[in-house]
Amino acid sequence: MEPLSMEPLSPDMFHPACPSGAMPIRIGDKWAAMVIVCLEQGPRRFSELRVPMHVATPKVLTQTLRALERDGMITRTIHAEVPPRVEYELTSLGRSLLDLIAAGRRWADEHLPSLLAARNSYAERTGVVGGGGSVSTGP
Amino acid sequence: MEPLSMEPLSPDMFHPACPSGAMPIRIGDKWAAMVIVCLEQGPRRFSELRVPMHVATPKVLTQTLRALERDGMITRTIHAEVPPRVEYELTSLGRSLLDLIAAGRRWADEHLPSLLAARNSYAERTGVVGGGGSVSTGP
DNA sequence: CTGTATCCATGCTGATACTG
DNA sequence: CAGTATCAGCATGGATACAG
Repeated sequence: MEPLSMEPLSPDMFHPACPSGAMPIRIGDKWAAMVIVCLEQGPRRFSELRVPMHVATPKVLTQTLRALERDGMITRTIHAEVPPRVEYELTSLGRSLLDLIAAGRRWADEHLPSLLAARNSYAERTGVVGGGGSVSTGP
Repeated sequence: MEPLSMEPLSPDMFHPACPSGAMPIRIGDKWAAMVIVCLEQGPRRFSELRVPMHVATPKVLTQTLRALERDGMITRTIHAEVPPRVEYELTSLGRSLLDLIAAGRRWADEHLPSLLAARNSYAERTGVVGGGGSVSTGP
């Protein structure tokens, strides 16, 4: 099912402003969607995931992984070796979210500029820079 | 574009556990998706929206409406009458989220039971009832 | 009717440091 | 390598009461 060779994850796979508290669409908690996307091509190790998600601390990454595991989205496999190796992999339930994530990305590509324009316009009318409400700028 | 007559919104339009901090999919802030669904058939007044969303305080409802207005999802129209009347209506940008919301609902119908099963199984294995991670029960 | 004001509880998130 | 522990900060969300 996977490509012949699995590419390493790029450090700049995600835009620095992703997630920026911006996108009106959220899958799971703040980092869950990014993890799911990272696992799309096949199983990954903790340290592999840290590369594209270097803006998240290990604690936060662990929390995200545990929540996803608890909800049946990913599996966690410990290989009893030295050095220790742990692999995370999407379940079919986890894969079922990929379509939704793709739909969210498509919405953002198409409509996020309109949203940002509305926000700027509103800020001018009210003179307020406005905190983060429900949506904002995305990658 | 609207039906010939617009039905009043039902007080039990939403399941009491909606949103229960459960659903893995969130549109905007906690209440935004519910407001958007309420406005699907046409403009509604503040007090109309309070009926199905009686679990949210007026402050929270106002916050949600303001955020949606700021982001260009809805318009707010004040009718200078006595008694005062204010109507909220979806913009085309707001309507663009309806498809996404529908997709989220379909996902929940199809996969939420699996998620809850996984969560129960995990709770048994670990003996922990586990707080709200990223997902949970939905309407 | 349509909101505002104030105060408070919670929880997510993060920085920093340490361990099997 | 793969986490865990501890502490702290800020935003969100909510109860209650009041106002234009």
